[in-house]
Amino acid sequence: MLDTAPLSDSSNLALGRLRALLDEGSFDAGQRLPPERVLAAQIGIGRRALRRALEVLEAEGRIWRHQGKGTFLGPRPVHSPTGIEELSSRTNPLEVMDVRLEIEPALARLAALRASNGDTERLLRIADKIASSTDADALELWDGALHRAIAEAAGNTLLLAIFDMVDRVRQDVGWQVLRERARSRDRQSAYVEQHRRVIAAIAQREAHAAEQAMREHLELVRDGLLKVMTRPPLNEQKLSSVTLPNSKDKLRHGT
Amino acid sequence: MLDTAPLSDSSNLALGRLRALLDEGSFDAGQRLPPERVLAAQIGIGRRALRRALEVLEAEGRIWRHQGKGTFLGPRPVHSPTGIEELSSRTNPLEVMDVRLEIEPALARLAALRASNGDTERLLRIADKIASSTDADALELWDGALHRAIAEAAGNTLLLAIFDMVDRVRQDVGWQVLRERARSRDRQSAYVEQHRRVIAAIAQREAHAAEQAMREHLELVRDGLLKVMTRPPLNEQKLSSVTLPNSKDKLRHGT
DNA sequence: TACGATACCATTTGCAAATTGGTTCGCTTT
DNA sequence: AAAGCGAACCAATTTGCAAATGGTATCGTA
Repeated sequence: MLDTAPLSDSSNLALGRLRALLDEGSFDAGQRLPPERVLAAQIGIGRRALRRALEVLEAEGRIWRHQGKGTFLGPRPVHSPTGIEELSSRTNPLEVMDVRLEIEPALARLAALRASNGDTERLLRIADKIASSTDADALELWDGALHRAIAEAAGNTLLLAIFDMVDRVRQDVGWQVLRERARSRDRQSAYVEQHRRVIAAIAQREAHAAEQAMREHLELVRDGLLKVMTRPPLNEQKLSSVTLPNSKDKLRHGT
Repeated sequence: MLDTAPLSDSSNLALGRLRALLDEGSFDAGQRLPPERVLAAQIGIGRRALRRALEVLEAEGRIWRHQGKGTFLGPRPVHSPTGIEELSSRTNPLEVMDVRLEIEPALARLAALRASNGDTERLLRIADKIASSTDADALELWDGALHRAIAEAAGNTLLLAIFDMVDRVRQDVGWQVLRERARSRDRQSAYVEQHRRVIAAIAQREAHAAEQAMREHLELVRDGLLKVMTRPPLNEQKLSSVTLPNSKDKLRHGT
């Protein structure tokens, strides 16, 4: 028990009354208590004293409060993250790459098994676009399009939704710098070749080969990401006047 | 071109005027057109004739309409499903099982690699609960708790979020019947034994064994589901309509 | 029969009001 | 002087309602 500043008299009174109310089960579990103003009047104390008592109960985990909603009994319900923003604030690039390494090889395998001819044609068209792209931005776009086209070709609605969710997290603010740095020029050729292999395997219905090719590709991407993360500074020094667009203004998207 | 019922005179007039408006670029792309009532007055025709013309344009993909929103130019924007309800209306139990077969073995493997001692203790405790459960409902609850505890033990926030998403879809209305039937009594013992194997492998840090055990478990669950789905009546004559599963056409859930 | 006009239904949007916890200020009481 | 009470105000949330808009049905008219 950590005795912090002791409560004043009337607050203690309120605390006792509240504990009595809670213990006697006057209110159902998970139920919302009356508004503070009402409750204070019922007990016969001021709102401030009541609030101090509620703070204690909240710290004890017996109640939880939220502005605009009310005061509720029981532990605060676990917040199942449904928003992308919140999710991406709780994860990190390495976790994302781990997930991609679990999901996307499976997607490639399924695509090899179930892709329609139209799907494969679309993949080949995107591959052409990638090969003929010079701009870094354009390449990034077509790369994303390729991965998603494979996910679509896999023909599983739920898996596609999962892929989109991971992709939104991946594209969320904060990691653009990393992604761009990870795309070092010398790796680009390797990426293109790996893409080619994945698409070829899918087109030829070689499920295992497609899965393996995608896994190798993502492992290379992950390694590139790791190298960048472990050496964040990347000082200019010798590369001062190199074309490097300095990652533009993509930083600071939000406030 | 499929000539359906030819439009009447004034509808054809409206169609011509509308095409002219769209072609001349009076409205920006993606812009909302004036309300039907206004547009009809501007052109000088009735609303019914206008609507017939709009139907044609919508079928051509040049516009799209939505009740309460308006009429918009261009192709209907792709709807990225974000709600569980919508997602579960677009998928089916087989897809969900396929996804679980991709995700959960990976979770078991990661759990074997990264579970804390507290995690394994928790798994064992849940296993006890399962073994000592007789009620079908209680068993269902503890089964879900076990799978989620494994997902938590894997220690990847994003993967856990994905697991929760799949789980919400799985628990969504409409499939309870299937799930309950799939839990035939004779399979229960097999399930318990498989759970035990998964937990043991995780506790002993045998990653590959944990992955394999989880895969075998889910495959058995999937097989049970398949058997139930291909024989929905359950009470009628033995196998009157044994039209082999033909697993491709997935039972239609949406309209 | 085709067309227009009107009315009504269903869905979406927008906004204002009410509710509620969070905070500050002034006054009274001890 | 410190504590408590009441009031007022702020911020977040919910609720209710009206307006806008596409969807549909009905009726009158040429």
